[in-house]
Amino acid sequence: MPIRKQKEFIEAVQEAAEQPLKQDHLLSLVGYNCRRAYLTIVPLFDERMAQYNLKPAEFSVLSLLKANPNITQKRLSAAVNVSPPNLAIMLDKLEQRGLVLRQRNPLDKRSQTLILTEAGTELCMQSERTTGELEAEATAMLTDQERAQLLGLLQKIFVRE
Amino acid sequence: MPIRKQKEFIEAVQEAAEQPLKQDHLLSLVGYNCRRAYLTIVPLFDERMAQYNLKPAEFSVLSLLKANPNITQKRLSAAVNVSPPNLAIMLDKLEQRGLVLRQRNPLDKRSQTLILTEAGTELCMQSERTTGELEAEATAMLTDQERAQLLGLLQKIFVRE
DNA sequence: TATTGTTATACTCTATAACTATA
DNA sequence: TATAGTTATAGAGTATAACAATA
Repeated sequence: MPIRKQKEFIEAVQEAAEQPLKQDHLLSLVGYNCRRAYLTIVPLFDERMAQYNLKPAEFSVLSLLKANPNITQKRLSAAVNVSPPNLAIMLDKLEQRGLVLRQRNPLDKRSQTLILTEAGTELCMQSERTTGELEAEATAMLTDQERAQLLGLLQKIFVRE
Repeated sequence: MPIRKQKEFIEAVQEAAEQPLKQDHLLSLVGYNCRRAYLTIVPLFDERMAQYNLKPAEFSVLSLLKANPNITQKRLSAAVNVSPPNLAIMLDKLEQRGLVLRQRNPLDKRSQTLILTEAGTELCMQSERTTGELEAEATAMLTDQERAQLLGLLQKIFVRE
């Protein structure tokens, strides 16, 4: 590299090191911002939910089954965005842990209906309490009104009519 | 199963099949809503950005390098939430494609500074235009004011002071 | 001794194809 | 023939440990 270019390069590197990070375009994208916000909440989720040995997707399944007893795996699969093969494996584990019960659907023996066991219901109630608390902490910088507004705006994006 | 229980079960399954899905608790969680909104935008991103052969993380890197020429891998790694080992591999690919240039930092030869090549800059400009368009479509149900509000609320969650 | 970046590797998550049993 | 669920497997994404070069 010629000396003149070299000098310019050093100055540019120095300049770059001193500048705060610019990310105007990325910060204008809803998708990027959703991901960033999600990624700040997840570690707290993992930390607080470790006591129940529940991952985010597993918690979603339990919460959905508590609110919708006897739904089929098909509907559950669509609701939690977990493909049937992966859901089957997750349900195997939850069933082995005695949290979930699979029953043949008497109205259509191809499908299976799902309910929480008593232990599953209890664990779900505890973990819903914990998620409520952890969420409140993770979004403590928002007023109740802002938080409600945020939920409403996000749901406009993904709730189907 | 006794006949009486069996009859109750069939009724419960029928009832469940007719009910709309209840997901009150999940919909009250910011983290869950962020993820759901993100997951509705990503497929459109993948579809529109396939022409550039850019994944979300790769696009973030290009956009950040365009706005912050000559920053180090260390800072970039922190900014895009990609661990140094994984960033190294991603940069190998981007460098092989002639989009990015790595240079030893003359001020500290442990680190490397990064800039976009001319081709990288051009691809970044095109893809930023595309992301802008795709985002507008994915969030077309929001008014401009709502969209700005949403970005502001999300950033309150993850922007560090 | 600490830091930047790399290599190798493993683990989790997600996606796909082929199979079964029912309809 | 089509559908619900399963099995097996592969791929993408992410995380960790150990190393080389430099400070």
